[in-house]
Amino acid sequence: MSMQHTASSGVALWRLVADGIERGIADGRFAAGEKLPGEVEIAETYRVNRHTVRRALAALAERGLVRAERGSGTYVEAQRLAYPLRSRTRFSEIVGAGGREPRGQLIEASEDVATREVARELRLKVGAPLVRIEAIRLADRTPICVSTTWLSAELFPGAGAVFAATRSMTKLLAHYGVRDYRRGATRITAGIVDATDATRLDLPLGRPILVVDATDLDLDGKPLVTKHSRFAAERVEFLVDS
Amino acid sequence: MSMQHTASSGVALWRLVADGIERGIADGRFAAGEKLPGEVEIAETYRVNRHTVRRALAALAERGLVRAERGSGTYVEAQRLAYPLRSRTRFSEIVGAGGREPRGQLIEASEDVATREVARELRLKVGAPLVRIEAIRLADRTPICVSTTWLSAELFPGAGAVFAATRSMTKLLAHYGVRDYRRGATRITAGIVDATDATRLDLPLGRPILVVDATDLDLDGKPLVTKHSRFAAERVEFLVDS
DNA sequence: TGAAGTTGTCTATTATCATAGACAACTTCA
DNA sequence: TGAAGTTGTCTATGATAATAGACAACTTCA
Repeated sequence: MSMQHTASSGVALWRLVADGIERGIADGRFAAGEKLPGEVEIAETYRVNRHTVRRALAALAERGLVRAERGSGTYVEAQRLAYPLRSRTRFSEIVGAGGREPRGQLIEASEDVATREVARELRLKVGAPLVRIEAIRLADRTPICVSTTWLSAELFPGAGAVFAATRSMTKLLAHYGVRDYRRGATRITAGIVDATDATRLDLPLGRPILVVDATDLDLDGKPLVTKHSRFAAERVEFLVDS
Repeated sequence: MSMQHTASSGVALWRLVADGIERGIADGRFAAGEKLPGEVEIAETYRVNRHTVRRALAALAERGLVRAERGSGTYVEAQRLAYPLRSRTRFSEIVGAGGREPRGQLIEASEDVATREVARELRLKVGAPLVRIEAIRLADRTPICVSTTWLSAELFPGAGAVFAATRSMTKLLAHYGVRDYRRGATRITAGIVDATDATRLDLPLGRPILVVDATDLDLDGKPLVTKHSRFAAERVEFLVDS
């Protein structure tokens, strides 16, 4: 008795089960920290063998969405980092508010010159000298996003070294006398992670990312830094007040 | 030497190839009637065995999207029915313009009472008597859509029998003295075909459908009939003038 | 303590997926 | 007519996918 599955649709059964469970997590039917139904019960609801369910759960576990505890059950790990998009969002505060430990890490700091896009954002001339900082931000050792940040090399000389020491953009700006700043226009798109970012974010290839382009302004509205950030979509959710 | 494919994503390789080709047909890279690249060439572009390509093409052929001719090549069958959404669209004219033979077929006509939604559309009271007509429309024996149509039983007594005889909504209305009518507001959404519609549309389960809710008005703007239609998404494309 | 329920692991079987090579049958075109 | 290019069919092999059953290891709770 067998038959792989009814439709032979070219999509593996375990994938359908995994997608179904993930949808359940995403839409809140299974809350974070909560116990999933037992493997046998899931198998019954999907009318599928228990081993098929295990395959699905293994895929979800590998992505960090669930965690199995022998003898007890399988629990929703989810806990997407809620990331409010307001004018004064600070990464460290967001992560800290979730009871997790924020960390920044410098990948590379280098000299660069302004492209047309960056020049427009920072109100500089094309070709103006810049400091480019490639950094990664983590919550509890889980990479959340990688960012490319540009600052004017004239306004912030040696910014790369300062960031390497402070590991914080807020502290970097404070070092140059910027007391406070706010978020300017923010553009959000989505894409697929490239090989470089995949390694940095510890993501398998082909995963979706959220791409955020934003410029921070001082209180007079003068542009300070502009950023191009790539978030692991499965680890964050952006909250926009309406 | 093997390895099924790199990612083991739970999606069969032939499915990816089939989807790729279908996208090519949908976006016009492969025009209707045109010859596809040879199986060997497709296999090379997707870096896949020729047999895998054949599996993909077989799936597309079964859905009527392509047709293989031995010794010659594989040709795009596609020919989605172009369905302009204007205020005076008549199904028969649309199908006829494509050189195909329009046909309507009554599935069931019954008495019904107005739900809140239908009552609002037809400007009747909730619970008002209706005639409900379940019908299917075909082009050259290919089912295009199934529609549920509601008419006021007071304005159109015995409408079910008239539709069964004429198989045309336009002729039905003419029978009651309606010379001309036009399309009112039209709402379009998409969904997945249910079991009943799948049988009627000769579609495999899980296929996408276009769901159209529309109300036809007479020339004074008085509502005549309201329809809930489900189109086989792969067989039509709606054209909206801008 | 013990029973019930849970996840983890093992063996086994069948069907599907993907690859590989070879050749037949057919069409096109010089 | 013949060569080149195309789809169709056959055999073969190994990796996955899905099912089935059994039992171990562990947790929870009465």
